[in-house]
Amino acid sequence: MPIKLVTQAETILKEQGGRMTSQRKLILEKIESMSGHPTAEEIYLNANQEDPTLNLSTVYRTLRWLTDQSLITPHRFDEERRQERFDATLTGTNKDHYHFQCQQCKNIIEFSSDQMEKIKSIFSSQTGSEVFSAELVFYGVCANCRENRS
Amino acid sequence: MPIKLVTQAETILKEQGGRMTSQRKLILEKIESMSGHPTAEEIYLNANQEDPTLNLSTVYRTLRWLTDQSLITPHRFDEERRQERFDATLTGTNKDHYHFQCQQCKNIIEFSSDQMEKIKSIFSSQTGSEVFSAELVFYGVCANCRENRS
DNA sequence: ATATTATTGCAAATGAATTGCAATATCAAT
DNA sequence: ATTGATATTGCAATTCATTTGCAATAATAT
Repeated sequence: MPIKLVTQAETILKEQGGRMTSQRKLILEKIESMSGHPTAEEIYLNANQEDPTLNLSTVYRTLRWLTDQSLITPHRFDEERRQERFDATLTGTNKDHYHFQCQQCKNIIEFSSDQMEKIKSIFSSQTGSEVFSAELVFYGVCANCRENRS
Repeated sequence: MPIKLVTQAETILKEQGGRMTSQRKLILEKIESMSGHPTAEEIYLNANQEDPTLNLSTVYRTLRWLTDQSLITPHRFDEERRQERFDATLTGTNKDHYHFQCQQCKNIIEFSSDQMEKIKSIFSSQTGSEVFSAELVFYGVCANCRENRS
């Protein structure tokens, strides 16, 4: 099983002279347990039930820190242009993955693809650019919503 | 050569009982002439030199309308997470295209790929979802910045 | 236990984008 | 050309997600 987010965070904090607080621990646990790709608001609402004194800006600060440490990845999907969603799926360790968002239920499906390397290398050799990362998002209707269509 | 944005807009406006104003015409011309993928602010700054009474909210309203009519496409790129950039490259008519953004000079390169259809169909058949559109962004360093690296 | 200082909660600020409204300008009908 | 109906504008105020300054609090090393 993958290394827990809290463990990874603790290691980095130690290096940086940072501190593991109860708030951080709670937020990290929530991000990990919440399926899908929650927004800051959603994480706050969920964590706040457990610790009612937890503040929204602490959530934002933690999320920003995690992003800077590359422990999570922020995404913006089309429909909800304004708010960020956070992806706790370990980056680096396991293979790159991409996303599909259902335009009806807004659910997100992750997938990977062997073809991507090819697209990258074709682009690189054609333009002389070096590609470090790729973000691919499909939009459409998921199997579930196709069945129960109104 | 492709159909001018102003012409397309005029057709749609006629259908909708809308009006082609001097402001709109100016904004449309600017979007078309500005290379790259300008932000609302950039379009405003540029158009404002020609018509100093033009207001920023008119630019936003026009951009939103054009987006709703699918005449332009909004994008968000990683580095500048908060503001939208607009892509005037005709959608629908010509083939889908994707983007590369240089992390140094922030320039955007457009490209297309035959492989994408394959990725789409593999994903569709694996999940039973229907895919309507795809957004792919590469991040890295462009040829120019690789040479003149500091 | 204590001192140091990273982190929190809170409230205020930011920045991009949107909106309400009175004034203005476009276009169709005369 | 003139007119009238109303779509669109400019302006200011507002929204919404996110960030930030600061005094109070709490985590860690000693």
